[in-house]
Amino acid sequence: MNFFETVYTMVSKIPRGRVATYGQIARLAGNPRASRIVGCALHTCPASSGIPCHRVVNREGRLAPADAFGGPEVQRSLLEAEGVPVSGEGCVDLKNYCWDGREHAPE
DNA sequence: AAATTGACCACAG
DNA sequence: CCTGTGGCCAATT
Repeated sequence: MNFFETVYTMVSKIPRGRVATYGQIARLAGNPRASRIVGCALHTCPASSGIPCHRVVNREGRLAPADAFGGPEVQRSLLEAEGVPVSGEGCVDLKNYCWDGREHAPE
């Protein structure tokens, strides 16, 4: 299993109405330092794989730059549609909506 | 085919 | 406390 596939699996396992950080995904994937790979994986964004990139935010709980998705507004709409309130700056309440990562119980 | 960059994070000074 | 470097894997040029 390549890191990429693991990242996709983790992101796909994020419960609805919750968000996860790159670092968290990387950590669960087995490489706490490979957070960049998570970003790279989502950048390629193989939507065909059903990857909810909008549920993945950076360490600050902030959404990706405008270069991704085609507009952070889209991401904000998706998050709000999932039940995650987003600030006007595109910030998510990580203290309340950060995915615990224990629901799928990794090894 | 090789080198550099990249939606980032964590540790050290 | 804040700044700087290291590091991971894949994609892009």
